[in-house]
Amino acid sequence: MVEYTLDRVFKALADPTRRAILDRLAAGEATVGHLSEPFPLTFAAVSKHLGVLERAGLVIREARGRERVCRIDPAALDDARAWLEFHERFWTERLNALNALVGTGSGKPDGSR
Amino acid sequence: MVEYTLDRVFKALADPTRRAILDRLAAGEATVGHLSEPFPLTFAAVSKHLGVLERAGLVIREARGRERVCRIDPAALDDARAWLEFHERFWTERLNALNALVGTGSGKPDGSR
DNA sequence: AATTTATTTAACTTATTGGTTGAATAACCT
DNA sequence: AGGTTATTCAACCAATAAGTTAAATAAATT
Repeated sequence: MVEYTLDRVFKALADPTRRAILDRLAAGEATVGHLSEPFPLTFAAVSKHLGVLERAGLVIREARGRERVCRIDPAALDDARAWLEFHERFWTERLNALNALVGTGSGKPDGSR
Repeated sequence: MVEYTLDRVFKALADPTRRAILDRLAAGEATVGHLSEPFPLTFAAVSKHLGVLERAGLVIREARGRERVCRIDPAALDDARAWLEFHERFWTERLNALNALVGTGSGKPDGSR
């Protein structure tokens, strides 16, 4: 369940345009038109990027009159951060333990080399 | 500089096979062959995934005899975590502030609607 | 030296992505 | 009703990604 949610969130964050859109949305909600202004892209391209962000659960697009107002939904972001934070801590811990054992501690105590 | 590093790290993390490989490597270093065992994939496919992880700076592959031993490099992971943590905190803060203002705070005080 | 074992590289296929343009939809303004 | 404005949808294109198989490289074993 969280499985492919992570796929979508990380994939959404892997594009600099989408990260820039998220940064912009951090300053407050904005319409699609407003959001596409700073980019050398068509309206449609930005709309697609927003679709990706929306499907990843990072952004909510709400119809208001003839425009769509977008805003950040930080819940999905939290999934990704939680994954990274847990793994980073875990891995760093493991690596420290391994380094403390001269650096070859593959767990197999065969003593060779 | 950090710019496309983030692209590569997030893209690398967007694939469940690659996340599984990283999880496996957290238990200690392993050869490519050893790593590909649990996956219904060819050797070559896993080797490619390791290439992606390596170019993202997440994994180091070191030749040892005729095999390649892989291990995690948590430095790049830290870049991603730092990005997410900063943004999450920032966004959540912003959202809380906005919510406190009834929810329409676009920053433009034109008073319409 | 010949063979096996571990891994990568190359060539190829199929699917997905990021972009375009142009038509479609729907709301607002005369 | 007719025209403009905001946005999406559909069709298309080029580039990338994820997988395959088969050949290439290089170390270990016999």
